[in-house]
This record gives sequence, structure tokens and C-alpha cells, in this order.
Amino acid sequence: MQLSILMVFYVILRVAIPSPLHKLFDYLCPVELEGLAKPGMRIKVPFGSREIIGIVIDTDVHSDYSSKQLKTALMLLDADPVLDATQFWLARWAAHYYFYPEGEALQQALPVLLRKGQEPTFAHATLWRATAHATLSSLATSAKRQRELLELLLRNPQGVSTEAIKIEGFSTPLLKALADKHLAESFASHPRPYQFATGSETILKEAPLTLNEEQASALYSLLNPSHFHTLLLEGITGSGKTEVYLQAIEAILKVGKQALILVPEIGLTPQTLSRFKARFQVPVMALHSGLTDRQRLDAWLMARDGSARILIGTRSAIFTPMKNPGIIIVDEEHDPSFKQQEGFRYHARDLAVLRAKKEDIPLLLTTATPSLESLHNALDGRYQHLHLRQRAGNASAPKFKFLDIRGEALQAGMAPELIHHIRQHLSAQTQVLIFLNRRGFSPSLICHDCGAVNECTRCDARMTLHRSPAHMHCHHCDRQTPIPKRCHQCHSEDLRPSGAGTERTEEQLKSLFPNIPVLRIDRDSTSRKHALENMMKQIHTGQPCIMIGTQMLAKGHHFPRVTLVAVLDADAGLFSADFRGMEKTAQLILQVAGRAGRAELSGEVLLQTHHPDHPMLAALVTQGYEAFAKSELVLRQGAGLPPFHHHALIRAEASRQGWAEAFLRSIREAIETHLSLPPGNHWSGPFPSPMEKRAGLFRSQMLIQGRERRHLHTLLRMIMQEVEHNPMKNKVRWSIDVDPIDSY
DNA sequence: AGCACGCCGACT
DNA sequence: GTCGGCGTGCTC
Repeated sequence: MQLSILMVFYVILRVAIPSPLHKLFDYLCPVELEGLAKPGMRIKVPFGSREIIGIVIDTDVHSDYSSKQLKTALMLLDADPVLDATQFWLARWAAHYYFYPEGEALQQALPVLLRKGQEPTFAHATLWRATAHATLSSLATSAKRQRELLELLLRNPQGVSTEAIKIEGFSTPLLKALADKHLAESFASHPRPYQFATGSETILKEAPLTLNEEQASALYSLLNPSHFHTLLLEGITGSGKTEVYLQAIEAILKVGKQALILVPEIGLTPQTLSRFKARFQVPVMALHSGLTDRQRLDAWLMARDGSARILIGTRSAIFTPMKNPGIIIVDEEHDPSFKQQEGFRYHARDLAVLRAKKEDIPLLLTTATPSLESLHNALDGRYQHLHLRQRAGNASAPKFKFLDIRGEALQAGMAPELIHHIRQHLSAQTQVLIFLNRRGFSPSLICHDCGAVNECTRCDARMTLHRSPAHMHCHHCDRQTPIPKRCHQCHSEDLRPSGAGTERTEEQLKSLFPNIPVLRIDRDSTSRKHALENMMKQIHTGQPCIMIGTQMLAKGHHFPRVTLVAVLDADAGLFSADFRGMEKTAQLILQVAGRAGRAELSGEVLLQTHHPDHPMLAALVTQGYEAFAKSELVLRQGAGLPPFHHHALIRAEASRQGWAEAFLRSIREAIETHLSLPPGNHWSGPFPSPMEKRAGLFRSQMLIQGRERRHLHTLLRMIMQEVEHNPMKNKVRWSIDVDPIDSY
């Protein structure tokens, strides 16, 4: 007997769901969507007891699940993929590379409103107009207000917004009355915020500066070829890096293309933006955290349809679509804020390289102090490496000097000789900048009788004493308490602040120089609206003053009247547990130093240190950053550290001590007993994190070092597998950090 | 991550 | 008697 087999072929949709599960989910494709669902489109699907929006990854005829087990997708939200091919590829690539769930990664590449299922269209306003047959005579003369409103509508046949009608003094019931009589009607308008024709338009508002030879050569190298290549442009502060890229952008705009500029988190200031807006006539869009969801979507749409020509944004802007990409620029490429520090731990600079390659456009990395990663790539010939060694105009480079503070009595962190220098510079009618990377009044409050230190109950850290307003503050978990009156151990009342933060140095400077304005610039003093702006205004009057601040002062600002820069604690980070401590210190010192002598005045930089003979510090000061960086690279190579070997950090935290570590240990042991380690990989740990307890959680980590990326990733995949089966996985919070930039 | 299910304490 | 605490388990 012959059985007739009825074969039913289903179309399977593979969907990325925004959930922390590291997998894709299969759905049956409804018949009416067959042939319509394409990769990159949003689709609504049932998921557990909810309905959520996922992204179509693929269609298939096979699934590991039977058609009985599969649910049917509900509806497609897009007629065209909302993620273009590049975005789709980049987000997925990053999800795999950084071991982040694909659905979550794709989600993060989309503006919030699109995640929520809104249409990818511009904001539409509801406008009102008179209907075709409406005339004033249709209304009784007694309906005075209605007549006035109708008159307004008749005068504006293009439509009047509801807001405008209210502003004119008409109430909504009045409008409704007209609508009910079919004299007024509403309609939706989809304004294009910019109408922009490519071609013969004006691009510049302001003439470019004349480039010197170095700048011109950098510009030429950047634009030739116009295909993918990476250029690391290393130039000291004031050497005119920005002018080079402004002119590169101009050239890109001339051929009808768009430019994407990534800047550090604190770099996206109104000043940065105004520099672009002053130079270019074309639409410049800033993508920053202050935008509403709606503004963000509009900016995203304008980038996608090509009407926004210049896009400036922080880290996440790397996922902005562009219709006609022409160039990507990563400004201050060494800045750590390009690496996201939680969740989706991607590095925007590294993704920029991937994206530029995919789009086949040039990538420019600019900095005064290259990251060792980029420098290594340049030295190995993967990036072109160009220098701007001349300072623009006639500014001269600042002179560095060590101030040996061994055995010196410091006043709020300042040596007598430093105070003497400050006095000299002030009497020459110039400004002084003091750098201290420590907020608050004092980093610790110590009992003078028993030595007990006021510590945070939730972290392995000391509470910082703040004076204005007076409180104790943990800078690691944000816990705040009143200032204790007595020692918690011996109840002595003799509690003394030990060490100086910016508040204390500010206070000391004010008493030393009562007639000179002292401006403190840190996160606390600038939290009020316009506070920073007002201080900047005062500084730019050019009158003598002293600025005391944290790294907020180090980045981006121009202080033409500053002739003395002092780094109070050049040793911070010199002996840190983190192998990047030295690199970070060097970058910070040079960045602060760059504030001095930017105009015609020459500058002096004083570094207070206990280690004037430290070889790295000496190399930095006498031979410059590149010499320092090259010798640091030699050390890294010898120690098998990045950028020569690759790192990944497996972190875990739990509410009870020992859990996180036990979890990591069981992962490691499971792999070591059942599997063999891919070649070139090394484990260390698990060990407690440098600050084991933080915000009430006990943290542990395990470091993996790998000679080759692909083998490192093989091991990370093994770890992922192991975690899936680990019974403790729900007792701890864990994460993988590929290419970590600190081990906090 | 959500959300449901499930099994123990103080309340209209 | 029930509301609700959060432990546990699942999501095609």
C-alpha cells in the first residue's frame, strides 16, 4: 500500500528578540507575509505571554523546532527594512564580537521611538483649515468668536496648527464647533525639517583658514584615495587638527556626501557645535543625550534620507544611518568614553573602523595623545600616521618642569614653590590653571585618636568629605550621609580631613589670594544650569584668575590667557593596579598642559611629583608623548599585554560574598575538566575585583588573555555555553567585556 | 529582562 | 479566608 505523504512547507522567520537570551527565535511566517518579510524589518511576535517587537534576521524553510512548537508572527511593521544593510550588519557584527544578545544590540541601533513601534516618519503636526465650502456667511453673525476663528483659517489655507490656534486665543471647543458644522477640518502634515538640494549649493558660511604644509599634506592624504583607509592624525593641542577635518568635510560635502563625527561624551558642547554651524551652511545635526525621543528620530531620519549633511554625536552615533556616507571622523580617539562601560560594551572607535571599511570611505582618527592601540596599528602600517608638529599661529609649546615635593609641607596639596609661581603669573596679569583630579573637600575623614577612617557601608571605599553642601559622599555608589560628629569606633570628636580635593584647594587659594577670583570647575560646581557657562564667561574676559578643577578642565576648552598650568598630583595612576594607569596619566597630563600658552603667550607647566626620576614620567616630559608611548609599547609587548595580546574580562557580582567567585570558578573548572583550551589563551582568576564590594554587591572577575582574536572568541563561546548550564547563573549578575579598558 | 506560577505571612 | 512577598523557570 502506498501512503501519500502530504508535505507542508512552512516559511520560517528567524527573529532577534530584545531579551537577554543569547539566541534567535523562530516563528511561522503568516501566509500573507510570505515574500514580504525581509532582514532588517521590525516584526511583532508573541513571546511568552507578551507581544514584542523583534527584528527579522532571516527567512528559512527549516527550523530545529517542529511547526507545532512554533508560534506564528503577528505583523510586519515595515514595508522596507528600518535598518539599512550597513546598520544591520554593524549591529550584528558588534553583538557577536562583544557577546551581547543580538536582539538587544539591534534594538540599541534604533532610536527609541522605532523600538516602540512608531513609524519611521517625521513628526507630524495636526493642522486645521477651512473646508472647501466654508464661508463666513455660513455662520450666524451672533457666533462672533466662531467667525473670527473661521476668518483665521480662511486667511491661512496652508493650515494652522492647534498650538497656533490656542496662541491666537481660541479654545478647543470653538474649533470643535466649527468642525461639527463641517466648516473646519484637520489634516496631518509631515514636514521635512530641511529641504536640501545637492549640487550647486553654497556649502561654506565662513572662509576656511589657510593650511600650513603639514596640515595640507594631512588633508591630501585623508582625501586620497576617497576609498577606505584609516589616518591617525597626531597633533599637539593648538596644531590645527580641527581645521584639517573641517576642510575634509567641506570636500566631502562638495561631492554631495555626508560626514559623521564622533566626539567624546563631554566634547559635544554648544561651542563645538557652533564651530560647525559657523563654518557650514548645510544642515548640521547634533546627536546628544539632551534630545527628546522625537528629536532623535527626526535627526536619524534626516541622516538616513541624506538631508542632514553633518552628523556630530557621541559613542552611540556610530549606529546612525547615512544615505551618502563620505567620511567618518573620531575626534580625540584615545578618549575612554568611546567604549561603553556597561551592557553593550562596544567601542565606537573600533566600530568606526569596521563601518568605514564596509562603506568604503576614509576614517580619520585625531588626537594629541594616541591610544596605544591606535599607535600600534599605525606603527604596524595598518593606519597611516601623520603628525602636526607646529602650533598654529605663533604660539609656542609650553615648558614642562617637575616640582619635587618629597619632604615638602603642602598647603591643601600645593608646595610653597608652586604658590610662589602662581603669585608671579598673577602679577603678570595672566591666568592660572590648577589641575586636581579629585572632587570634594577631602578624600577621607580620619579619627585623630584611633585612626579609623569613615568608610562607605556599601563599598570598599572611603567616603569623601564635601563642604558645600556639607556631607559625606561615596563617589562609587552615590551614597550620602551627614558628616559624623564622632568616630564610629572610639567616639572621639577629633575627626580630621586628610588630603585635599578641589574644594579644599579652592578654599586655600581664596585665602592666599583674596583679591583674585578663584573658579572651581568640577562636577559639583557645574551641576547648576549655566554655572559652567558663567564661569567660562568670566575666564574669557581675560582678567587674572585661578581655575581649580578636575578633568572637566582638561578637555576641549580654550583658555588663551592661561600661562601657568599646575598638576597637583602627577603621581596619581603612576603605580596603579591597572596597566593602563600610566597611559591615562600621560594623556591627562598632556591634555591639561595643552591648555597653557595657546595664544601668543607662552606657557609653563608644573608637575608636582614624588618621583621626578620616574623613567616614564621623565620620558613624557623631556621627549614628548610619542617617545613615551613607544617605550610603553615595548613594556606592553614584553608583558604580553594589549595591544599585543587581547583581553576579555568575565565579571560577576552577587549580593553575598563568595558567590560571584564561586560561580566564575565553577565555569573555569568545568571547561578545564571537560575541554581543552584553544591555543594561545590564558586564564587568570577568578579574583576579587579591585574594589570587591561596590554598591552593596560583591564582585569578582576572571581575565582571559589571548594571542589571537579568533581563539579568544572560541574560548568565550565555550564560556557562554558553560554559563547557560550553570546552576548558579541566576544567583549572580555576570557579563563578558571584550577589550576591556579598565578592570574596576 | 519580563512575566507567570507557586507556596508562605499579615490584613480588608 | 485573600493580597502579596520574591524564589524559580520559561520564552520559538
